[in-house]
Amino acid sequence: MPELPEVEVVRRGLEAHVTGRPVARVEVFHPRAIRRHVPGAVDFAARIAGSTLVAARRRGKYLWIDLSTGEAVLAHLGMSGQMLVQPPGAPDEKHLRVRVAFADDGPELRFVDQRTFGGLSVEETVAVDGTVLPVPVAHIARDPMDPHFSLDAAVAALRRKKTEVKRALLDQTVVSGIGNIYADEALWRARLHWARPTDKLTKPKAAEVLTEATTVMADALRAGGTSFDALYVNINGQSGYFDRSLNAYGQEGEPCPRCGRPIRREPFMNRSSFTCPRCQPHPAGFSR
DNA sequence: CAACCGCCCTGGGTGC
DNA sequence: TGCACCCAGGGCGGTT
Repeated sequence: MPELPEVEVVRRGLEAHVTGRPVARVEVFHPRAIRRHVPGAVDFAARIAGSTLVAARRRGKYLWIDLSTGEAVLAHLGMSGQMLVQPPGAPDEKHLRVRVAFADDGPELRFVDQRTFGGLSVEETVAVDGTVLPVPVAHIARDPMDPHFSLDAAVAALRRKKTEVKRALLDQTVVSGIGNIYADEALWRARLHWARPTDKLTKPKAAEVLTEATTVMADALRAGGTSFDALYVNINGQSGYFDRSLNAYGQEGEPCPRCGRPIRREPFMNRSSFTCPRCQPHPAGFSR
């Protein structure tokens, strides 16, 4: 389940292994993988072939590669997307969706995605607030790893919302990069229940939960950032952090690391939220 | 306009 | 053993 830290690991791998290289050929094996590229597979391939990959960039969970043409290959990994760097001739993966072969005959870039929630597209770019972004990313807020990220701006955006705090944390126009896992971890660290109304959070409390989200993602990046080698750019949906250090997410019935009460699981937007019943009590009037 | 809901998709896991 | 069902997840389009 790639969230910001996992996507950043992939970005670093792409930066190291495919930037600066001239593309010879692009093959699309599944139309759904490029469904966001409206002109279709032939156009998708033609826009990339012959160009050189210039840089690998990221905002939140979006990842893109700048092309020498001025356009960008935009990628979202969804929940099962992988970017692999494989030698030409290596057996095709079962869920191989797109292959990018290079004119230098070096390793190929492969987009592999079992569940096809992810996908690729070629996009024009636009400058927003001094940063050049693919058009579909233009409306996404800066993420906490962004050098220009403003905590004050994120606090204000969060408190402007009239909704539950977890919904706001997952809203990529408030702050980007936070998914279900890191939202639950940040809320646990800040001792906030997910249903607390954003417009009643004090500024310090809003800043605390956002700061905790930043910290937990930085910890995860440190733990996961060492897990790829030269031929395996992807993190396989897992990081060392994911296995080891979660305090709340997925820990139903396990003792809260702070107080020992069993972590509870509650339905949230057709999925789950994990909280400590003592550290993260229900807000007044909560019923569900 | 902002909030919110349902849907997209697949395979691993579970219960009968 | 096999089958039906549940569940995971982010983003987007449609509705309220």
